[in-house]
Amino acid sequence: MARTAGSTGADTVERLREAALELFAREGYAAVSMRAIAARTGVQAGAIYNYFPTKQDILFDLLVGHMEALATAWREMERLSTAEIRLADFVRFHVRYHLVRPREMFISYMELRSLEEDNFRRIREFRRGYEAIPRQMIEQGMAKGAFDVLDAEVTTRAIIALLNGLTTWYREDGRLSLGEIETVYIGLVSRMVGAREEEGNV
Amino acid sequence: MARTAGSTGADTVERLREAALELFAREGYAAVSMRAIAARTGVQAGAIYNYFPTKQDILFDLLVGHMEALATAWREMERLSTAEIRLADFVRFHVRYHLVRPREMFISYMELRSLEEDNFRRIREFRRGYEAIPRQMIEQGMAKGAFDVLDAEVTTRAIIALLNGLTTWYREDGRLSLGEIETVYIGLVSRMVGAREEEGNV
DNA sequence: GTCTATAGGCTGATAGAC
DNA sequence: GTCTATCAGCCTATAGAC
Repeated sequence: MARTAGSTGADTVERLREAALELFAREGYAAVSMRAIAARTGVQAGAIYNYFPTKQDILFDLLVGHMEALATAWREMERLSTAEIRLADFVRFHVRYHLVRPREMFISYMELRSLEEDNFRRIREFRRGYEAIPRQMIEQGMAKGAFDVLDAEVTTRAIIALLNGLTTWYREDGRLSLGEIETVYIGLVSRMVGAREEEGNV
Repeated sequence: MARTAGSTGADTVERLREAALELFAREGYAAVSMRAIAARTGVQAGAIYNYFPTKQDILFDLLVGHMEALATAWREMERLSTAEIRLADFVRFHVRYHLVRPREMFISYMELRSLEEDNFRRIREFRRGYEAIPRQMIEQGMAKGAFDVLDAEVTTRAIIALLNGLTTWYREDGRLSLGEIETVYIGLVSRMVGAREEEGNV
């Protein structure tokens, strides 16, 4: 389903994805018409249907693509890492990965409700898998006595909300660099989990 | 503009607000039709225009109403308080106020982009005023040496994101009571600002 | 104040020429 | 693979009867 490219105009599908991503992020899925996506791509509306059977499939394709790329990047990070991977590494990874993909980040938590039931369930499973990473880190840190947390579930959700909140205010030309934002966020998360030594143990 | 009720069927406008609030929160503004709002209210679509000149005005009315009620509730809290009001009080107020109004909370941060420019600016001003409350508390806490914060702006935004994230997971029939969630959140925020004494100084 | 009816326009999706 | 043309339906908003 979707991702079935044509033969000669093979980059049209990529330009359609880019146009849809931009418009969905800016206007919201329901407010964007197939004609608008086509116009931004430089084709007629009918041409879209060579690549995507429905408008819903475009959204689903974008969200699946984002979640798969995110999971792949995390596994690659794990593979390349020599030391043990800690919560601070997850925070750094998450911030770094999403700050250069603000539109993907935005639609993948704003447009979940625009998904039809089956599609929604599949994306939700992806998300659960990803969010299990910090959750397990927190639970293991608690078990080891390295973290001091009042409620693991709420703390995990609070951290995820804090990280995702980046989308609502981050601007590329803002006061702080990506690295500075990472540092502040790692410090905040470190405190939230009550890490025994503020920098070293997270 | 809006809020101009009729004469005899005076509660129709309130039922329209309730229907629109429910539908906007569940489906998103752009995905909801005037017919759907009317059907949920038990009137015909044309009848809506006795109360709201456009669909946009319904959304704006809901958002203004929410922000005004929020500001009033905060002032009332200040008025009734005998001791000095601290950051913990803000967190408790915010959580308590919003957890019983999840739909208002949800649309007032999800549907900002559905507002036309002038309306958007007015709501944004409301929000800025409200978010200035924790921001000033943090800055004053830093100045007094009661808080230890790496970056006041980012920390403020992170706290607001964390608080607003409640909408995405809170369920009335969840594991934790409202009071327990308040306690966990106050503890988290307390740690984020590096309060000198974990409970006492926030 | 609410109804029915409708104007005028946009929607997602399809058919068939090239 | 893209186009033009079009279907059938839904949209916001308005007009006029009651």
